[in-house]
Amino acid sequence: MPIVRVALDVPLSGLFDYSVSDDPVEIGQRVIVPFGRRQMVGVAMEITDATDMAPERIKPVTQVLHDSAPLSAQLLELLRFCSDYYRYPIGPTVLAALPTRLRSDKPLVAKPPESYRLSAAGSELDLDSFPKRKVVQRRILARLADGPCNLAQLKSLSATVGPQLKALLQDGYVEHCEAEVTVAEHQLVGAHTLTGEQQDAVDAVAAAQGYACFLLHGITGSGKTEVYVHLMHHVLQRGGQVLLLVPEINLTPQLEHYFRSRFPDASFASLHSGLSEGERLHNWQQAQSGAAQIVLGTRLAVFAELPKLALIIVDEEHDGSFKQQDGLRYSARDVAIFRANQSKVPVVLGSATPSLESYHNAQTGRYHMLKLSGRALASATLPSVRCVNTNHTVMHHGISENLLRDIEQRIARQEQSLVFINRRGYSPVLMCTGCGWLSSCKHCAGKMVLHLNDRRLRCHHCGYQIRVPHACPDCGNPDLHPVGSGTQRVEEVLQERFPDARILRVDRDSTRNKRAWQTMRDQIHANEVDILVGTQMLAKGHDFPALTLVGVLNPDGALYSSDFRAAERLFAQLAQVAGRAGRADKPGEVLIQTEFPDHPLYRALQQHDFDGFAASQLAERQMAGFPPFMYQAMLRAEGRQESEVFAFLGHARAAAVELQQKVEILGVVPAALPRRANHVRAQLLVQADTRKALQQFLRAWQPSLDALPAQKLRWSLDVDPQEF
DNA sequence: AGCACGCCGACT
DNA sequence: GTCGGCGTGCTC
Repeated sequence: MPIVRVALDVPLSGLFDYSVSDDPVEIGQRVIVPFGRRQMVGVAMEITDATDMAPERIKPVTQVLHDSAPLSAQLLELLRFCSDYYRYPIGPTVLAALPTRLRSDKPLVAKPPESYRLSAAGSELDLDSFPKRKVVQRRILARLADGPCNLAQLKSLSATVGPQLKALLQDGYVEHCEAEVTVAEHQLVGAHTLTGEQQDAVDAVAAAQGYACFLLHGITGSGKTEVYVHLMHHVLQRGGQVLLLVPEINLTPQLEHYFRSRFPDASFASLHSGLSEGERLHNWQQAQSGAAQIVLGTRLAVFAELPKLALIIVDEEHDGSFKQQDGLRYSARDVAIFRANQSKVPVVLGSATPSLESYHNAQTGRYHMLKLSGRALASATLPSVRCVNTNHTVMHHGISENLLRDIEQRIARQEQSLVFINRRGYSPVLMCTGCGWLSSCKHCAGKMVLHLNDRRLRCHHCGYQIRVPHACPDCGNPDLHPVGSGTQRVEEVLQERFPDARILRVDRDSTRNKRAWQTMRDQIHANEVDILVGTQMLAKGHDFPALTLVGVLNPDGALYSSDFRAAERLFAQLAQVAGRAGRADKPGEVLIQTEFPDHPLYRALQQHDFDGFAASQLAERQMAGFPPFMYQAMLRAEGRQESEVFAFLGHARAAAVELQQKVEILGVVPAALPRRANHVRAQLLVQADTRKALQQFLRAWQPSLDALPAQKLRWSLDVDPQEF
């Protein structure tokens, strides 16, 4: 009797064995099986005739589902790899990769036909004799007279196209037809001559035989997108599919629109969290059938089925949103690279400020470095970056007089200014106002973080702690201050100073509904705004032609953050906001308010010298033993009782030490946010100098972790963590 | 995760 | 006397 091993969405490791009766099961098919007292949907992962289970405990499969094509063996292998690498149970891993509709046991509603065409009656119909008042129906008929269309194309004719189409179907003028998978010639619209560097990049990727990883390092305005477009064109001409991954920014529809305009004949499928369940399923199936030639999506799209995959592009590869922060804690960028390798296709990582991991890999030859150092538009110039020393200038509630004067100038010239607030919550580090002493940890490269509740300084990296000193240990000055706190009231201060200026605040709250953000963008483009005040989200995405000044308020906190990646992120972020300023005819200016204008990070930024910055950061990382020279895994725990959380991590640590493997164990230490919503959080870091050593250790460690008593607390293992 | 069983407190 | 609290244990 054959046994099918099924992945189920339960937080238990391993697969579950069921017997199959007369209905044959194929690997990758969805099945309904009894589990405990309920029926669940699972995915058939293996078919064997051996089982470790007592035969009387094995129940039969209730039903094999045939309403969607099975998952390919290749995708299942990818999911298996992720489950193993990220130490997350296989069942939830597999089920999470499916659109929600495929996770429920309800039969799929018959999906709407792909395309519509005129019926015989419709073709013979004389439009002049058709009722004039049925405007939308007339438009549909006119459109279909030129050839078959899918629903998405028809929807552009009118918002009420749905019911009108239904009426035409009922009257027999229109009928369904199979979607045409056109692999015919593809038109690339608006292609202009590439620069030498762009052409070299396109040629290098196009020439790749099988797997190769390319880092496309191009400054803002160097034309990375044009390289993508040409590569996509190359793939489409050969009938392949392209997977384009983008960070989770509310930009996805705009990007899709842009690429659609460049490839009007190609079929697209987008996959991101903004889709309805129906759309999600439809687009997923379009990718699975190979009908979608370009699949554009956020990190979850890395698990889309792509039978004709020929190229993967990861845009803004340094962006933190490629890393999932719960459940299967995967990095979509890293999974994309594994997948490219598995599928034997090239992968392109694009960024103006690459992650140091990717940059290092490109320098050591694991990846191929492709540089775009010139601006594609000859007339465009890089913005000039200046620093204002906040200790040597008059400050008005966090805004320097220099910045206010510059804003005043822009208002007079009817240009726009952006005041950028770095609101990210960095943990406060203690600093001496006299000599600049910082609360560094004497055992490692990190800075010790101020804990006000028990007046102690703690290193979040190794756990070393001391009482808060009453005076500076270096110079004796008693005036010690925390650095890195946020700035409020910016909008009010600006309004007081410029009562007639039109100020717009753009942040998570003010753009909660998506219409609001669109309205704001329209206002900005119509030059109905003088000063923009905003956070992170303004750094990304759109160009504002009238914007010529960017003021950065309080970036210093990141320099002395306890997170060793903070400087890397700050550089990327500031380079990105700087890119918002200035256009061809109006050069942009960036003013950074800082206490440390001579800091190498700001120096590098002023000189637009990413390579220099990266070199110094990498040297520091190597000295301190941080990634990319080390591979890390973080065990986090959270619970009501502090003692329980620390006891759990203490036991986990003891179990780790007992394994006697080639890993370093750091902590137990409080998390960056030591308490949240009445829960205490702490963590334990493990690092090894090879990926393999870390993986080997984790595989041995996991069973001890699962066996530890962990009532009333939640814990998770994060492989290659991004945040501390 | 669900969903059972199971053993102790406050209510019709 | 029951209803229901959530601790413990199991699911192929």
